[in-house]
Amino acid sequence: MMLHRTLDSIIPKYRVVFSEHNISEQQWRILRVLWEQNRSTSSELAKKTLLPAPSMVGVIDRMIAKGLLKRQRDAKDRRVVYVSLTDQGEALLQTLIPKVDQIYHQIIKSCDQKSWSTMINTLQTIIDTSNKSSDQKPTKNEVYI
Amino acid sequence: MMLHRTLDSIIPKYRVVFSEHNISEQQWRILRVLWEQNRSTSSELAKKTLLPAPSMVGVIDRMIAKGLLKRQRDAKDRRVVYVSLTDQGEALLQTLIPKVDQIYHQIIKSCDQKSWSTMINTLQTIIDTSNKSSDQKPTKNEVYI
DNA sequence: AATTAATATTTAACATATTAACTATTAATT
DNA sequence: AATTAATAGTTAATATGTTAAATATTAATT
Repeated sequence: MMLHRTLDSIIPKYRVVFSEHNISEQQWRILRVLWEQNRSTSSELAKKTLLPAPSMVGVIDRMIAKGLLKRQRDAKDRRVVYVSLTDQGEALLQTLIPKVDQIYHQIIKSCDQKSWSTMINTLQTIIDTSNKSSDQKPTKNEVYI
Repeated sequence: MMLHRTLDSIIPKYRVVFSEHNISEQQWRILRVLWEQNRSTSSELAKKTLLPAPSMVGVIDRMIAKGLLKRQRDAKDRRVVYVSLTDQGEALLQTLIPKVDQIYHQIIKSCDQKSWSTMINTLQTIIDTSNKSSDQKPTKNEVYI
């Protein structure tokens, strides 16, 4: 519950920025992944953003409708659909990055460095332990808000 | 994102227990609050569970339909509606408490005590700092999963 | 007393989460 | 080659989240 409470206290900070640009937290996470790799697939985005694959469909649909993303089916393996940024999506991303970064640093500086890194390590320990004990969980990758 | 990842790794453990008894995480949080105070109002439950008040309506509706809760309008202030456990809800709660407790202790013991308490303190610092800087946030109370 | 403001809850509209099932395509088996 | 299994993506049904607005009731003002 502490984790929920912490998210509950910091997410609104981000949401202010997002809502100024009419996107959701989920949409931001997709932009964030596409910042680092130019294109991705639906299932990979689901893993890296921690969002469920079925939700991915609608979220991407709405981002395409807004002109932020585009879909392209792979020529070789016709099951695969690539998702990538449009110019407009790229522009929005570049606008958002410094604002999001600023909030992140604002949060970091409220704690001392040693406590912060201890917290990160402990969280990682919990993640590793949990994902080890119950095998059915896919190893989902890291992405920051 | 670390917070999301941590929740993503531990919540499934709880969800297994909840789904065995056909309730959701949200429904558990309401049971948990009513363990300690016998009755509550919709808005108080929203605060203590960190769930949005509009969601409360549907969640409570479904729990009433399952016979876990009951609603009673206050005689003096007819705007207020009290929510409390039925006998069946009380029985379910008592069944769940030890199981949930066990998962909690299982997580705790994966970390050493000092790291754990540092983490809790750091999270609390972030919460306090965030809620101080932006005044429009209601002070939501604590409840564990 | 009538009007306005505040409070507690609910409704509405849309976005997302959860779980299961389905389609299309490709890989593996027999 | 035909069948089966696996993979990628999507659809469907229901539950919940988010935001704004509506309703009912009570408190405060004029």
